Amino acid sequence: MAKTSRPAKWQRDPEGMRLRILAAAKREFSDYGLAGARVDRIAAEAGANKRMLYYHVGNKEDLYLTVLEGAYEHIRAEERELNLEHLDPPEAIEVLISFTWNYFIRNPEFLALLNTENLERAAHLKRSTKVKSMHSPFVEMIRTVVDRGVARGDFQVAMDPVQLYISIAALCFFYLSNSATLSVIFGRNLLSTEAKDERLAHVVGLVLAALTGTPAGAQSGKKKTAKAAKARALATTTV
Amino acid sequence: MAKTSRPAKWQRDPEGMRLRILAAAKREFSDYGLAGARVDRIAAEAGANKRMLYYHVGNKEDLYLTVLEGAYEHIRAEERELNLEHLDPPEAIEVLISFTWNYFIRNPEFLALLNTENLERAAHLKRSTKVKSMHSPFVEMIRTVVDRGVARGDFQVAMDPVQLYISIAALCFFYLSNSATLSVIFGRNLLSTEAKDERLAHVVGLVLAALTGTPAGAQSGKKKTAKAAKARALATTTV
DNA sequence: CAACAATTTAACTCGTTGGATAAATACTAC
DNA sequence: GTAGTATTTATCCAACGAGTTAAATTGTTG
Repeated sequence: MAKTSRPAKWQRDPEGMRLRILAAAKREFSDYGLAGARVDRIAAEAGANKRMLYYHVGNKEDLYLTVLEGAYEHIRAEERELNLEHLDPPEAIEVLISFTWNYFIRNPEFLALLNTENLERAAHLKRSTKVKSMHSPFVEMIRTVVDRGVARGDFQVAMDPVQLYISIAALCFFYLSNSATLSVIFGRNLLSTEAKDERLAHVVGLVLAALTGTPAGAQSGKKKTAKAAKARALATTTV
Repeated sequence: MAKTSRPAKWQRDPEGMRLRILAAAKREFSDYGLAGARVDRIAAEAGANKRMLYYHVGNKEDLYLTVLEGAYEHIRAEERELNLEHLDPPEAIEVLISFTWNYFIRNPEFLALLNTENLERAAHLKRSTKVKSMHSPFVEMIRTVVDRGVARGDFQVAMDPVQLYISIAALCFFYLSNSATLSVIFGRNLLSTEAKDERLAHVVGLVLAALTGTPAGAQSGKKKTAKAAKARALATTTV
């Protein structure tokens, strides 16, 4: 992508090739899992000879770990750009939820990769020095937001930031990651625009209710804040 | 298991064989996913000749679907035994959450199977007439519990039962299903007894807070109800 | 342009894997 | 017992799939 605009006389493009391979691998691994992924298919989709995978990245497992690390890097980078500090605590939580929700919608491969890695009992992640040093900045960010909310009287309880983070991720992740089976079970399309909007509103209501003590749904009528609207717009335009 | 006590002269045991095959297949599919599962390994672990799989169940996909259907049947059967109607609404919700949580802990293969089937975009589930007719009794149960809670003044809002059901499942499922990667990311063991207890308390607090308008955590100090204690006991003894 | 290094291709290896064939064995009914 | 059926075993195989070998091509450097 980046190097496509090089002088035409270049017949070779190592970096571009590598990127194409990784992009194809990401699709393949998220579509079929680690065991189901086919090296030949990755090569074909990258428009590369199979030997190139081994030359530029390594074997199948190296390929997989590189993709996984890239996926974590990507979400962490976006997380870092969220500045929740200067927002009202309830608004910060709403922005955080909207971001998480929309990130998962924009990056469905991320969900699949995480599931695959958990099937592997995080064996590869454990070996990755790169990922282990990438602590989520969210936890400390959330802690300060919660503390500030409690100090200001917005929130009634100083919820454990890790639990809160996991809960927010859970409420978004599970719905999207399991939408296929859930849609069959409930006999309705959970991925329609209306269903997704409804879900986001539900999640925001649920979490804010627990924090503020205001019953869930009381927030849903409130008009959208500027920040939340921005996050929503980002989500739809970037797809 | 059931037929082991047959007369020793029996050299054959079709039903027992079939059950052993399905049990082995369940382990295999939940450990390795559909693509990663090995038919030979299933046969070996079932103590069966490979040909028996095809004779008694069918090919790999048939095997997988049968296991998946069995898993759904199993949870639905346990769900049906929960009678939440005669409990106080808040207590009913707590029992429901405890059951869900403990079921997932007792049946980790179920989580893996669901993830695998979602990677497959529910392709097999869609073709299963059996599963599609097995609606979770929870949705209607939750609806009546919520309505009763609202009528009695326990709950502040009439939350959509499907959203509530998905949220409860999500808060339990995600934590357990992704505990491997989350443990690496957060650098702590999320499956220790203390961590699990803490998580369950958090989930109960979160959901009840949203329903009642009482801030999360207010319930956590309350002594355990008899029903909830029973559900908890069931969970630990059955493991 | 010659020597050298980086990159890419084609063809091949070889263990694995889902599934099939056919024969043997165990049980049932008569 | 014997004929017939259900269950089980032993063996095979063609396709596949990850990874390798070796040669070719393209670029760089002096």
